[in-house]
Amino acid sequence: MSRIDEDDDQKTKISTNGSEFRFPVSLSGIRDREDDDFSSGVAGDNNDREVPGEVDFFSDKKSRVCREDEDGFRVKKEEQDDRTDVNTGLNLRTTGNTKSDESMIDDGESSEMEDKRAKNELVKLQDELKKMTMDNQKLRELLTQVSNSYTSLQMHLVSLMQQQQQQQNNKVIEAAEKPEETIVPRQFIDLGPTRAVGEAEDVSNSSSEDRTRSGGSSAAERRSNEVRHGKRLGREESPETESNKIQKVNSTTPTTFDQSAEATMRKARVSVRARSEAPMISDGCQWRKYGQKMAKGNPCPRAYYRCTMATGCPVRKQVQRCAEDRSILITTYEGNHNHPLPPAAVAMASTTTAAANMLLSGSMSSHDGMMNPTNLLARAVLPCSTSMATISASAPFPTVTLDLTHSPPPPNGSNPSSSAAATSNNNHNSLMQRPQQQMTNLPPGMLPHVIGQALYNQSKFSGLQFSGGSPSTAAFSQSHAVADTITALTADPNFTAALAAVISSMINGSNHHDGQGNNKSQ
DNA sequence: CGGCTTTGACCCGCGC
DNA sequence: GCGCGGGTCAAAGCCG
Repeated sequence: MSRIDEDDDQKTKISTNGSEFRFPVSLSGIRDREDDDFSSGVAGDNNDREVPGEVDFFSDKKSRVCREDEDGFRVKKEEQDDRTDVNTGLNLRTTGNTKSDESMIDDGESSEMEDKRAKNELVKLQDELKKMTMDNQKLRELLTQVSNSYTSLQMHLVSLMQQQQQQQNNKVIEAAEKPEETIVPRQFIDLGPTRAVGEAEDVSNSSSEDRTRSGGSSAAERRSNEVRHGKRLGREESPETESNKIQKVNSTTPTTFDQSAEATMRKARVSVRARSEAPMISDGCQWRKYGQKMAKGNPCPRAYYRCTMATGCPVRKQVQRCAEDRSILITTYEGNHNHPLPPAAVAMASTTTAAANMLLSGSMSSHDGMMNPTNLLARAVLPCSTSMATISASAPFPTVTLDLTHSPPPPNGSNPSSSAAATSNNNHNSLMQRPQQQMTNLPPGMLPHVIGQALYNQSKFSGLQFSGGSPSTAAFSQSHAVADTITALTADPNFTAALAAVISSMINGSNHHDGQGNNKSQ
């Protein structure tokens, strides 16, 4: 006869004749016990401990009995003085408690009876363990099925929402009829044309009308690289500036897709349009102005800022007012922060990073359109109706514009963004000089959830799709890298909150001046 | 005094 | 080759 006991350090000990040994207990305690002594029938088969000839009961008065719930997991410890096993209901009487009883029974008969009793109990316990194990497996299978069904339902929902939004967008575009809009609206999901794997490194040149450039780096980038490694080297930049990193990546043959994807990430730009009377929107970061230029076609000067929260941070931003609506502030971010961000800055940083991921993943190749994370993301964004992301994947920099200039539309209200879209395009052309696609009228309250959920779902989906595949193909590696990036983004609990915070701050509070983030610019 | 802004100059790519 | 425009630099000045 043996008795299961458990102490506080998660060791299960089986005591016989006062001696005890321990083995670790995992979460699936049933299996452990099956694998160990319970499967052997008598808890005394291990070689490293004494095998008693006679099973004796315990001398200690109190013992803790392991109890398991229906799923087979241990749920409670309890102390019992009467040594009653809660599972079997058998009394595990000990010498300490039942001396008077023992004195009435002959030692030999007592031993035989106890032996039989112990064997019976062991059989019962084994049966219960088997049942519990089977139940556990069934529950796990059920859980897997439920999870799969949930995922597929979500995917289906996203797809349906995308179809709905496509219809709405078509109506909006037709109703807008802006003659000054020379840009042909493109569906977000069309931004990621299927391309050969070898072309993927030049993701910024996905548009056929791009200007001719050498290699995978833009002209400005090449210039920047030349500047830093040539005549202007060592002036102010740290050795590991953004451009240097880019050049390092570009100078070497991109054997892995992570490298090119990372380089492209730094090339990506995220432009945020927000109504603000303040000279700069408060994004929580510290910026130092390093230049100002009069941009062509815009009477308002363009200011150049560099992130100063950490030395060598490659993030830069341009701030310019919209030429046609000077209450709109256009902030263009470039690069990723290489330092921790304060909570106030996480919102914008997460948003811009997510937008950059949207763009970059969309401009990357994929062997399957539906597998393209951007497509999925777009299918999530578009559906919800309205506004917000303008994407431009053409040269010199792929750019996503987050248009936060519109008030939250009424649930069934008219589209307030048609005029703003034209403004956006014109201004953006003056700023970026590239075509883009406008997506409008996304209810702010809906965006964080939809994007975050879609990103997360898609990243999981892509992960499942590619994680088991051969890493030798660049497409798979790329897709996996994108999925990982998006996973990292969306796994961040700040992600959805970030979008919500940005939207609310842009729409409601963009007029409050540089209160946070020590933005002293201008 | 350190950090920031201002601003003219410089560099570069691109188009003509 | 030249001019234009975008982007950056850095000296000078300002500010707390």
